[in-house]
Amino acid sequence: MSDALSAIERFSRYQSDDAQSVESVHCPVRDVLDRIGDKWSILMIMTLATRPQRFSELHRAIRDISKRMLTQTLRDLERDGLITRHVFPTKPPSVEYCLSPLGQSLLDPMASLIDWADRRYSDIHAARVRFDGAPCDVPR
Amino acid sequence: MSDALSAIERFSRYQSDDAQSVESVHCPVRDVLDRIGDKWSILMIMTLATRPQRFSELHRAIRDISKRMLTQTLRDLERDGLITRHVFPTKPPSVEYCLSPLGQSLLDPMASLIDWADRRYSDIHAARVRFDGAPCDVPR
DNA sequence: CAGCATCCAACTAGATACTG
DNA sequence: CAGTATCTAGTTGGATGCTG
Repeated sequence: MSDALSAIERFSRYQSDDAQSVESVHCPVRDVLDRIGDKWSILMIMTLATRPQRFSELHRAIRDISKRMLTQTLRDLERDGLITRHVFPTKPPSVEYCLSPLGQSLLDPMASLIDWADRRYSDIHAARVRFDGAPCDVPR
Repeated sequence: MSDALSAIERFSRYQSDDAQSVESVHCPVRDVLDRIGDKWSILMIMTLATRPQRFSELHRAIRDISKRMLTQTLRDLERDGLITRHVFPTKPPSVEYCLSPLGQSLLDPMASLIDWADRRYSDIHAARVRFDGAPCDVPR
């Protein structure tokens, strides 16, 4: 893995040039964040990381997702090549979703983020309490 | 850094138990994603990673953010302890924003994600073209 | 079983105007 | 300079009902 600063520079490239009017020049990072930043994608990838699963298995695993969002999230992830969809021509139909190699390659970077979240959450929570408790030490 | 699978297990914990009605039990990962998944936070952190900067410097660096969102993003990041805010009592006022140690500790995990995005973007783009081009090879 | 279609409430964020 | 306030368009996602 390359270091943080060079990654920052690559990220900043897409912001520094005049990509204001040209919407076609799209920042990859923005793109990835839009995908994994939504409500269910990461949880879906994480759930599929353990093993391939069928539609209703996923629905049981992520109990508070609606069928609408389950379908849509799966479709978006499939479109981006992160998961594959295989239909078994049984009756009633059965569809299995599976993490693709591309999707698996996302597991490591995501794990490092999850790891950070887990370890630093108490710090964040403490900061919030501090901030909410003393909102006006310095005039704003 | 711990491996991906154990991170997945920790993440899944928060989903598997009956946290449906109890909204107070909050998943740290969800929390972090809500912060860095929004439109400007990562870009803000990345911009501040190079050096501390003032309000209008940030506005110039991120040219297509509105003042409203600039203020709000900075406030949210400050609340979570990721950045610090220092007011210089000059006239007119001058305010400097700076990445905190906690915020700096986020740079590495974020860099690994950015790195992934940068390297795999061509794969994702190709997958999209394939998906959009051949939407109905298999009946859906 | 594995979806799709429709409607709608809530939230996000841009535009604009004003302030100490 | 560094914000705040208000209004509004656009987006997200939940609820519900229907289908091969």
